[in-house]
Amino acid sequence: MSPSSTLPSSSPKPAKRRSIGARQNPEAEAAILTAAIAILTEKGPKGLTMDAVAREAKAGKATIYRWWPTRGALLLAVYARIKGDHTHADTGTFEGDVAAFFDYVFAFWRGDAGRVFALIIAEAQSDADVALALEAYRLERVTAWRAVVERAQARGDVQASVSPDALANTIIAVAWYHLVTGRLDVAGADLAAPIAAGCS
Amino acid sequence: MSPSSTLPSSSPKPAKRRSIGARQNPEAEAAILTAAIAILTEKGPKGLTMDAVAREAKAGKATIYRWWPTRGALLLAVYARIKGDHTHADTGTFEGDVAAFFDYVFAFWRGDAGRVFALIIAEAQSDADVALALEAYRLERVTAWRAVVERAQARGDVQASVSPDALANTIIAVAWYHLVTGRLDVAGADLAAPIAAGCS
Amino acid sequence: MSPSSTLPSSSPKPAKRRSIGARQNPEAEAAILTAAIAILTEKGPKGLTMDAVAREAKAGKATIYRWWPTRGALLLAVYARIKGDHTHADTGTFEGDVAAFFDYVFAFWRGDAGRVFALIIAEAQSDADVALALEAYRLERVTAWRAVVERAQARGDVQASVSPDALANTIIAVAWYHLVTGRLDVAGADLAAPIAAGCS
Amino acid sequence: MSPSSTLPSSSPKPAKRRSIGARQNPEAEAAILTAAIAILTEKGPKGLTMDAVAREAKAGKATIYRWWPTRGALLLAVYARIKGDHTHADTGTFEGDVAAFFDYVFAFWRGDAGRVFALIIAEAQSDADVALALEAYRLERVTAWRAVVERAQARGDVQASVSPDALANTIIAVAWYHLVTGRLDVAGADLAAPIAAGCS
DNA sequence: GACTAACCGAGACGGTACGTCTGGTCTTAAG
DNA sequence: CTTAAGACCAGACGTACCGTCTCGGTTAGTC
Repeated sequence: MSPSSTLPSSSPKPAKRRSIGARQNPEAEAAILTAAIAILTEKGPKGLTMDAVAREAKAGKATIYRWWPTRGALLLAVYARIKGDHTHADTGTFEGDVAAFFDYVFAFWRGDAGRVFALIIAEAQSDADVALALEAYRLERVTAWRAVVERAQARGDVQASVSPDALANTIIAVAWYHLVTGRLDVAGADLAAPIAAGCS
Repeated sequence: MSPSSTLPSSSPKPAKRRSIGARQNPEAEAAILTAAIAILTEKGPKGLTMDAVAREAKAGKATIYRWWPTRGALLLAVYARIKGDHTHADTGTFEGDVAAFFDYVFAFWRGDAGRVFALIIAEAQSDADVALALEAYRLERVTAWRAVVERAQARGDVQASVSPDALANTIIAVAWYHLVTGRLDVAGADLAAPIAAGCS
Repeated sequence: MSPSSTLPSSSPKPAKRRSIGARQNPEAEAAILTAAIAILTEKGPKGLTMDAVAREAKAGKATIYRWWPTRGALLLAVYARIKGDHTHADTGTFEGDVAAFFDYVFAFWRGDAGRVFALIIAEAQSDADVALALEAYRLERVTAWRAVVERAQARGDVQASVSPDALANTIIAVAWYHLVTGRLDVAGADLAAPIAAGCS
Repeated sequence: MSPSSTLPSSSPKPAKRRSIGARQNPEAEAAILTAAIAILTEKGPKGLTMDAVAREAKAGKATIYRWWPTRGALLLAVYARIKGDHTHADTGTFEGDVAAFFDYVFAFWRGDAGRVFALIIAEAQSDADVALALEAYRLERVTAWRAVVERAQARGDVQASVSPDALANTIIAVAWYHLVTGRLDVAGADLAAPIAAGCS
């Protein structure tokens, strides 16, 4: 998935959307998630209310609450929809891998995705369910990075004494930090250098 | 200020608090900030509403809005009240300094302060004013850390090629990351090691 | 039909009720009307919603709407089910006939039937269809009473100058009035006296 | 108060209505009651929702619920506002008094007042508070009629053996009956005749 | 000493989002 | 064609919070 792509663009037919029987209507789900992104882009985080999403999506509020009982759950669904499956590229050097990651993820976050993910982090501070989901996602990313670190250690690029988990967390920490402080226009190489520098 | 201290304990006299003339009543300010912390502790972030603070503090809502026009401003005031002036200790080694910092700040954050600061970060994602204040605070912390890094570089503890700013930001990033993911029960030494390891 | 009987008691078999082909399933109708009465008894008028009836009767909402398109229609069906065919007894005197009627109808209404009929009157104030049905029922009752009045006039029990319709309506009015004001524990004789007193 | 008058007509200035301090704003009350009548006239009973009243009155829903916690309470307030203080005229004969009453009350009810009072009776069937208020109002009317009956008995117009209360209730019953069945275009004399006929 | 100005607690105001419930319509899968 | 099931849109429900406002009262500083 390209980092720049976010929305598959809304469907051009405003034909009334009805139930399709006693099961979830995928069109309704799509309309709701699409509406959530659209509102986030146009009105900002404060405008992203359940009422506004229902209005924009021409959906009943009950339909939203049926599938995503909280604002946090909706945010998670939106992020799951727009995020792609990132596989860490192998640039040959650990520093290169880290730099490439920062470049990729910052480019991705510069679109709607960053606003969504930042809101998820924010929501996690007051919603235990979102915190749980965020923690699961974080562990998944740590695991992915651990593999990269171990590959670099096997290659001799990173000292064996360094804890792969700690290093992975440091990288993710720097990425999140730039997201929540709104500084995504940084060159990945500049951030990768101090992290990788002494590990060699 | 000790990291563990958070509340000056609520005053035992519910005696009616009136105006003291055409200037701010310090008692009112104290009551409001104290009430905000109390609510945060008892009801959590979701319960921290302006109405609740006014009720708890026995203050008029207008009084709150007069001095802190937004929820974010109130949070910032609360944090300013409970945070102490931390000066980075000189442990002799850079890694030691970093470890000591993590231990200090995590201990501090384990009380109410961590909840407050995490909420400030969260609020900054949707409130530009809070984002601005947070950015100012961040730059202040970066400046403080830059001095420590440069001291370490002068001492030969950190390679001269490393950007002091980048290293300072990395340290802060790791601290915030542990705050927002609710993992403040980590030994500072474990986090300091991979950061400082290769910088030497 | 005995005035005291109201519910045929709910069926003891929760065995799944399915379609019986291309025609109305009488079991479904019975289950729905029975459920409506049960809800009315347990939850009161406010709890008598189409959703609740469907749940209680284990019926699809569409099934209810197919046969009774409005809440009023359902109420009318329920009342039609529980009301018996009352024939005005001939006690020998007009006053006796009126007293017997009050005693009978108040006893009948003291069960669920009264609540149902009172709700029909209430619903008629905002539902034209129910108002129409109620008017038809009222005219039927007036007709029945007119015969009694004329019988009394023939007998010389009631003066010929009295309008049979007006007198019939007065009797019905008093009955409804006691129903909607929740005063069904009155002796019919006490009400009959002033009505019949001067008509002789 | 003339039977035909219902609304003092809405004020011509749509100037924003604000709080007037920590006490009820009479303008807000007036706007809400006026709006309720307007909606009842235009949209009918089904359209009379709390949301619609708030919209029409440009009032917050909380303001409505603060003073009238239920739909029934609002209806009672509306009726209290439009009903006048009727004093039973002394026409010289009891039958004349009764006929005059019917003519007066039916004329009064032919406006908005009838719809409101019919709704109050309807609401009383499912709202105990309204039922209580209606009962209090009914007793007040019975008391007023009792005086008229006793006056007629003193005059020899009505037999002393007739229970004043029972007779009063009969008259009120006939009035309510015509209201809830939508038959207010009847000559009072026609109704008064059979009631008064035999009492003499 | 009178007057102004700004403060204080209190709480009503218009507005709006919350999460739930109900009303009616529709489709499915089974019979 | 009917049935149970239940998703769908729409929107009312009653509650809570927002930020503004007015009130009646207090006190400090100015005239």
